[in-house]
Amino acid sequence: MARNQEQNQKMRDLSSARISAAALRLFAEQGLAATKISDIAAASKSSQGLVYHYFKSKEEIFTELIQDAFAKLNKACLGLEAMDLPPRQKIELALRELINGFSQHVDAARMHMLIAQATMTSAVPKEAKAIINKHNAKPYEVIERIMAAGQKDGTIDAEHEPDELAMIFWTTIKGLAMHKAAHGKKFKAPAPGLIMKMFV
Amino acid sequence: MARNQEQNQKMRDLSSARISAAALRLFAEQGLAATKISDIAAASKSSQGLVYHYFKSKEEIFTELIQDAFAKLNKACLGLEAMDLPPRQKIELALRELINGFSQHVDAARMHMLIAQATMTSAVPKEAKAIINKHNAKPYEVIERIMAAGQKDGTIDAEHEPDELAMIFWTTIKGLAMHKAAHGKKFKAPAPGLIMKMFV
DNA sequence: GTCTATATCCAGATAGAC
DNA sequence: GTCTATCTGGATATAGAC
Repeated sequence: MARNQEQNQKMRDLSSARISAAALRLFAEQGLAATKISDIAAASKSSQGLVYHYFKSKEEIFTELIQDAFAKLNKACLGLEAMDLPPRQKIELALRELINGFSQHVDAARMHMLIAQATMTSAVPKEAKAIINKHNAKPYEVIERIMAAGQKDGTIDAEHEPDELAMIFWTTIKGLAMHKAAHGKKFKAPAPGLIMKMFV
Repeated sequence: MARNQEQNQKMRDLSSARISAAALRLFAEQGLAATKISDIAAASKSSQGLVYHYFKSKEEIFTELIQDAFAKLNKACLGLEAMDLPPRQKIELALRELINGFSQHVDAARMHMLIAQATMTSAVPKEAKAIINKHNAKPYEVIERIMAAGQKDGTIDAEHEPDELAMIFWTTIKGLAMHKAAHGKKFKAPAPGLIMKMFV
């Protein structure tokens, strides 16, 4: 989040929110470049002019969505880390929440897609790139710290380095988010316990 | 592959190959829509006109690359399945080969990216979509069959269904390919044994 | 605040010279 | 076979009415 009050106000506005939501879906499904302003207008049942009334450009919509996505993800990560729970249970909880999250709430999967897209491709506005560079490592670092703590108390496998475990944790999650995006309703969520086997 | 002789001949042509290679890199890095013909021309050190001399359209380049990517992937999968090796060792071999493949040969990671992209997004030419619909399930099915065989001989964990194991196998690989694409040289390949823990 | 109409620009694709 | 110059269409963005 981390936006100022006017912007928050604006976000709360119904039309603006409809446009953002439509844009999120379309960007996740087609990518930034393939999504036309006219698509966003149509999907949000508003005119093209209205889209430009709320946003300066297509890039601005994208950048705001990226900002929101990272804000939510970071908040969830730091919340997880602050919980009063043994490390291993934190990892289990995170896996459950993430997998349930994007199995049940489409927008959750879309956010992961957006982040994945924006991280991978060079074809994103430089403002978005800046946000990515600033925040992308954080989720990895949180999981890495939890993994390290788990190795210390003996509940997480110590054969591999914490950073390797964190990397495989997030790449697996992103791979699943992609699969969900590709298969939609037909997506059958894997048992969190299956993924957990890598870490114990 | 599965292309006729003239096309093969054409592909062998140096200019054409340069263009294809440049396009593969750009499509993988930026996606289809964000890649301009002028980018491809510049990256392949040829003129825009030459690109159109060899290809009818941007979509055609993309579609041919998708076709090649699936052909190579399918061939590798079927080759794996036909090997005279116990199931579990086939899985181990596949993981090693895949991870080494895209750690060492950038183009291998790019192909996975291309397939991932084309599978996820709806913004691809319909000819490419047709190829995807026809071939995308095959790698999953091959791995599923090997997993099932491994469960039968007791070397693969039988707690989860073979299709779930196959799904997590490929989503993990795709997640890693994305990570490689995002981090390039800085990518540190995970130990295949770490992923293998899910399956034993 | 929301729409329609329009200007501008840029990428895809073509024509034709060398 | 390769290039430069050009046409055309469509997407971004703006202007101004309601």
